[in-house]
Amino acid sequence: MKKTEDSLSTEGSSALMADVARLAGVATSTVSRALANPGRVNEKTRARIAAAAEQLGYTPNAAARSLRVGRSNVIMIILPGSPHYGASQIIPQVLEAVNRTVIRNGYNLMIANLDRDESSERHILDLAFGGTVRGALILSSQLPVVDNRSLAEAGLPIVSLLLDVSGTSVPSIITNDRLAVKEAAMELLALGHRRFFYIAGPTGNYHEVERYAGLVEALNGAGLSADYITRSGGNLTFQFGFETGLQAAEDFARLDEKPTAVVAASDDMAISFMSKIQKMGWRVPEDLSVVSFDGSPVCEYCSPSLSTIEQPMEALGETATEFLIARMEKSDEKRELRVVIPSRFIRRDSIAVNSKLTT
Amino acid sequence: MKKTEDSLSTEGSSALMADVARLAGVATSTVSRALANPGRVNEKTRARIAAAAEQLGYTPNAAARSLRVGRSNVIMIILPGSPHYGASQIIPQVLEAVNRTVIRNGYNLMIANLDRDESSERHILDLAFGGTVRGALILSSQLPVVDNRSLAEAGLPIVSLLLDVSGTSVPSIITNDRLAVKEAAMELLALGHRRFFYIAGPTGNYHEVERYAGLVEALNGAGLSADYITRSGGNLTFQFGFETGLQAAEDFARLDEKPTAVVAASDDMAISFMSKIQKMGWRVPEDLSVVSFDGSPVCEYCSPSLSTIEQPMEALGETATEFLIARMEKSDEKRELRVVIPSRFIRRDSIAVNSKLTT
DNA sequence: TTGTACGCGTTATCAA
DNA sequence: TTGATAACGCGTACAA
Repeated sequence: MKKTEDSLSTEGSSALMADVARLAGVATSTVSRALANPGRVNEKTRARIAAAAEQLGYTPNAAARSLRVGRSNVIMIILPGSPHYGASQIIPQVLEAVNRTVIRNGYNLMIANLDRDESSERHILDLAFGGTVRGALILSSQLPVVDNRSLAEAGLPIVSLLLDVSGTSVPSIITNDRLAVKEAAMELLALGHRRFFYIAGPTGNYHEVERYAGLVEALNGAGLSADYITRSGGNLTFQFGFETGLQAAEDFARLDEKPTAVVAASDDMAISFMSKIQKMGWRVPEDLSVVSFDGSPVCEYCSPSLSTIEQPMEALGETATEFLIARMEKSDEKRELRVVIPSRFIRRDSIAVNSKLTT
Repeated sequence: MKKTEDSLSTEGSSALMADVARLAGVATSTVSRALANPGRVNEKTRARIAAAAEQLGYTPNAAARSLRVGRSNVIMIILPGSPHYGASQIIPQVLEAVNRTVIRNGYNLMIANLDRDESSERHILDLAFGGTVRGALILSSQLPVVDNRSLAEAGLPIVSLLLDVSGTSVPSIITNDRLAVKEAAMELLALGHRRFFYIAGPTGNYHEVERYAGLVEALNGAGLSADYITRSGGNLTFQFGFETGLQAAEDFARLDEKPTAVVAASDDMAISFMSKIQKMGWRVPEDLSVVSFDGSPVCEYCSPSLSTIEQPMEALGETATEFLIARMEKSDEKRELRVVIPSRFIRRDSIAVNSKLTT
């Protein structure tokens, strides 16, 4: 068998299915079949076609295929406005897990950013209604709506992460912020702490509300009212956790009656708070126990090592993606609308018994 | 003007250009023109078409457009195998800047992961040769090659970030790891330090090699040979920076002659090293000055605050993306093949004069 | 300024 | 098992 001299093996972006068909001496429809349903074609022909495709470095044109079959193989992940780059790497961790799962299932991942402006919402809706994407994951945000288009009505499967919107029939994969904080606070209560200092995330934020509620529930469970909690922060987004922590330290220093336990809504806040409060002369955990939220790896290497609530971001991303793909592929799939993946409290050196217990 | 009762305003994914044309009473080609070149159509017609499109919630089908015009509007970013989630958030920061710039220019961003296995390389090549993407950014990695296909020959513009491959005609947007470390080391030398302890990244890694070279250059400049450097680490990837730092602390403790200055190839290493070495009884910076690389925000809140070299990730991502888009849109654009964006040394409390100077 | 007609590359239907 | 053919939705010559 002679090889044609004009081998296109390393040519730019050409090599169409027609080229493969010609080289293999078959019709394009046969090539298409050989590549998609290898079983429904004569083995010998299949091999010849495969060889031809290989030789030409043939790669199917994705746009043509999408147009023909009426759906893309792209999944979109909608990320909240300002990802924050403190110690807590929620977004990158989720993204990594999502991407891995998406690829493993033969899809591609596209990123969309949901800022608060209309143009970004419009962009997301274009992606959905224009058929660019076949499914969407949305992280800790409400579904965008602009003009007379709403993502919910785009006719594609959607799965929410971290934010519970199962009430609007959108499957939600979430963690139990509230319960996790409650359990951590109960440990502090068991260590004899009564007065708490709470460093808040942005007021009204879903996670902020839940975490604070967990603290209140724990106190209530111990017969204490929310009056035992002194709040700080709340005026800055999670993005500025470090700043919030610094301000909180100053707030703390001004208090007449000092709490003995601190619960922070994010690791960033706790890290900068702890750093500053120690410079101001307080000792952790002797004077003050500190607990925070996120489970950043760096917490283990703080001084003292910081107790935190680890969020199962990998499991969350993977579960949500598999959930979405299941919905995309068999929409009749009956699956629950709400999956809770538990967070885990990691106890480290930043907490100890309340030394002022007898005061 | 009457509205048709059968308004499709909130229908799933339908609403074709033909629908808009019908509603506006024009041909599809006119609709196409009105949407793309609003100038080349009668204003009155344009308004009627716009209204019709609005009413129907029309969104152009991306696959059809891509197929027709022969190119997509998707840019791919190829990320290195195992992103590491320590304190140094190189990848998410670059990603954020890239995504912002991509969207601002009317493109979409797709994520590709370059693990070391063949399947992920094949996947990337499919994206390129299948016309799914129109340009590629590649982060700190070599261009993938599988079978008789190479990304370099896919016929699409490519820009490399962090890794200098300008030698193979791929435009590279990089930082000056070597110079930055050299300058930091020169500060340490000026403070009287002579013996250095270097905590290495993965042996052979581009950044590792460059950073170490910077240290050596600084010493040479001061008339000292590399013998003044004791190396540790090198056996783990950057991903395991925290572990590397812990091991380094143990290595340090075993040394007969203690260096007075530590240079770490990443913040993670320095953070865990500093944490451990202090627990072992050494004081920073009184006994030991520490400097590291990456510029993680958390460094400011370490005890003591950690001197580090801040990498201009936002500028890097933005520059690279703009560079790529310029190449995509006007391939004749003459631009340099190599852009260096300087890193910045941030001096904090972790360094001080060498107290053993007279020893 | 607007309409007609064709083709982008693939897959699916149908007939051979 | 294979081949001819149509169609996916859009953009763009070209003609009107």
